[in-house]
Amino acid sequence: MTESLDRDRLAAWRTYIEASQRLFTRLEDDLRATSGLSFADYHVLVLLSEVPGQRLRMGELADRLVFSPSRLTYQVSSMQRRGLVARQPCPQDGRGSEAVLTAAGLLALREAAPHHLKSVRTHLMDDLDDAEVAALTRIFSRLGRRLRGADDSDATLATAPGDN
Amino acid sequence: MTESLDRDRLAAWRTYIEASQRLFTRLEDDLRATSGLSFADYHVLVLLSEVPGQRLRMGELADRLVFSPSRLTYQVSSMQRRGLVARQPCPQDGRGSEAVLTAAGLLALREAAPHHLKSVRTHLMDDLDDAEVAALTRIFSRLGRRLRGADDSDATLATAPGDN
DNA sequence: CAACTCTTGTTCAAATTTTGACTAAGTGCT
DNA sequence: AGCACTTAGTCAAAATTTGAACAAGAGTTG
Repeated sequence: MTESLDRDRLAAWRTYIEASQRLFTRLEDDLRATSGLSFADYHVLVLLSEVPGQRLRMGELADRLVFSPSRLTYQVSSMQRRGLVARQPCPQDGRGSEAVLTAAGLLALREAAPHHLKSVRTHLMDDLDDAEVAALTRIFSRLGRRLRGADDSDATLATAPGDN
Repeated sequence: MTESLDRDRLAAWRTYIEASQRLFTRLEDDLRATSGLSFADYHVLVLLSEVPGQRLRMGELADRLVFSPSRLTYQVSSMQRRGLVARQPCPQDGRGSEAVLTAAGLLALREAAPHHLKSVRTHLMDDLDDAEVAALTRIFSRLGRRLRGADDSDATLATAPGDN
């Protein structure tokens, strides 16, 4: 009995990962072709654009992107070279620095977004009915919550989870 | 009205991609740590293990992995160095070659699979109820079908789709 | 304050991975 | 035989990623 459940779940997993992988490469290709941005570039721009002051500490950015420090440094430096972000020393903490969205970065995002979102709709969202959208949201918001927690929890297992 | 739909769909999309990205990096880290295999390695092993003769043409493998030819060559060469696969000339077609699963490759897969699958269960599947598993399967099998089709269609738009 | 320790982010060189142009060889027509 | 297409591999260049080592500041303790 658990057997057949496992079979279904395994099949679900394979289906999900295979299609997702295909989807992501497709979307990244589209994004690169229409805007010259990588997924990571785009993601950084989105994150910065949504936050007050359009700026984030490097560490914060690294956490959200799940990037190692030096990888993040590389990513931001690359975007800085292309004028998409700037780097500023952090006022509160002399060690830190912040990545700040530039006007050019915002423009790049505004230009890229319509194409990218269209691509997302075409390849994925337009095919889903409302119930499926709801299921997707439910499944992955739970998953995201768990994984975000799990990252800290290695160091914070004691710090009572708390239900946000 | 379409507005609110779009909002939900956009949110669903962001939730999905963010959690998926986290999940994939987490699973790949687990996989690397327990077996020394990358996702791509593992995927190749799985694909080969499931096919009669445990062998696939390079092109076929490239299609399934969505890898460029030279990337696939690199991937297979690397696995060959590590003894996970062998390369054999294709009998039917003198140009081609086949990647063949070796005993060591099969062993590596058998050793890696339990850990990996456990990791998949722990991080994802155990949290889903049956309805969610069903939804996941439905959504992503449709998506996979569409994307597999779309890849060909670039070159085959004229060649009447035909319902296989 | 001085001494320590922890954090933050960068640097640098090495390793890994990916790309793309080019080639060799074979296939399948005509 | 001649020709166009396919299949993979090669090779060098570029891009990316890692990890160890480091500089500089924060924060704590006595």
